[in-house]
Amino acid sequence: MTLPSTYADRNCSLARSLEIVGERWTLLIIRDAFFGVRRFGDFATQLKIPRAVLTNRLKLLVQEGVLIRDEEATGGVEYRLTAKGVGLWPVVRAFMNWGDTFYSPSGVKRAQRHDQDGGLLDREGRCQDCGLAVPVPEIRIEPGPGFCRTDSDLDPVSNAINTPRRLLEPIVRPRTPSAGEGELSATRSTGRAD
Amino acid sequence: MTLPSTYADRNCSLARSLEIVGERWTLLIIRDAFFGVRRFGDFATQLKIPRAVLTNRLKLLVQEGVLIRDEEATGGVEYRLTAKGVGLWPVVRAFMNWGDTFYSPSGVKRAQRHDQDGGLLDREGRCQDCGLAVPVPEIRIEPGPGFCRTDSDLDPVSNAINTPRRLLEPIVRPRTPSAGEGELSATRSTGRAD
DNA sequence: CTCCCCAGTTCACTCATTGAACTGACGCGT
DNA sequence: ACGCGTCAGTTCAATGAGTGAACTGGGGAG
Repeated sequence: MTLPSTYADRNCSLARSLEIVGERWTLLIIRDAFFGVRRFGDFATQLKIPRAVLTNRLKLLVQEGVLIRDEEATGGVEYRLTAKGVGLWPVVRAFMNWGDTFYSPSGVKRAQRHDQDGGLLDREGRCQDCGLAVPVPEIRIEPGPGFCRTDSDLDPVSNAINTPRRLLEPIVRPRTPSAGEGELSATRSTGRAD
Repeated sequence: MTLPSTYADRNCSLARSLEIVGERWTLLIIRDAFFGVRRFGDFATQLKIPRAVLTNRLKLLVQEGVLIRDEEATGGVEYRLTAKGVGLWPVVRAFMNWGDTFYSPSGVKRAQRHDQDGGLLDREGRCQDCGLAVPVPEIRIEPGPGFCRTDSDLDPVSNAINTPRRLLEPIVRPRTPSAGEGELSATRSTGRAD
């Protein structure tokens, strides 16, 4: 696909990984999925990514088992991270750590907490209160000291993902305000990370 | 540059990081740098990357302070990771872990050891013998159980980086066969990772 | 002077990305 | 039934980046 086939030897798992998630936009799509974005249109508007590209990326990610595509009873389509996709959290975290360290002098842009006890997570995702390696669905993410609040954010989707929330929890869309969206899959069997 | 400018909000360090190292080839260049590749021509032949692209990537990486470009006394040019570049090791490691987990059923393609005591490193880079978080220059990398030995490897550069070696140690090039390349910069003050 | 190595450039070709408009399925209110 | 809005996904012309091969130009060695 994007990989020039000879994307380095087969003997490098880095190269292999990049073949799947190394294309432009892909990791941002996955980040959004961690933040609870699930709908085609939400990915498109939040990332401002051309819909044709989004279609391609989602197709590849589904094909590789990073996402699953769910046609809901309501007719809606949802893309959700599989266990394999959740396994990418350390990658996302490592990128965030690096960016925070070298491009965010005023502190991390997003802080991570253990939802159960409110403890801050260290760079490796361990809760500084209870000492556990926190599984992804128990991670609560919230704006950190380096976050630049643009008073009225942009679209509702961006606003939603900038609100303190647990990872993987679907964003609440202003549409269908009080429907039965309450606790659908809740803590699904999204497997454990890492 | 490659980033469509509106590469998501400024409030995401993931997006910021991807602006620097998210382009095609870039992370492979950095991986090679960790493995001791330093010369323009070596990057080009090992990665089989068009030289024009390599020029662009190196230029950006130098500009961002991920690499430094050294004109040696001998007239040679060397690209080396800065501390900021070494800080990308957790990113590289996370990608390798993921690729090993999901695309290398027979085990990791490259094993990491603590050079001082030979202990294997866990996924977070901690030595299982001494328990320390091993700084990058002390990490020894070697073919693991998932490594596919293609008997006569390809170019000498690929052969070199598939040989057990410490990270950041410059590869020995068949050129100048028995020069004083032995223990040059050794454990440089390349800072500590993470 | 000549040959070779090496970093980097040039250039024509191809292919992916872009952005905007469009399609078609579905659900809802009247 | 009808029209309307939403949503997933497609189409398409224009742009831009990646590709590969050939070329430039400087330095060292014989």
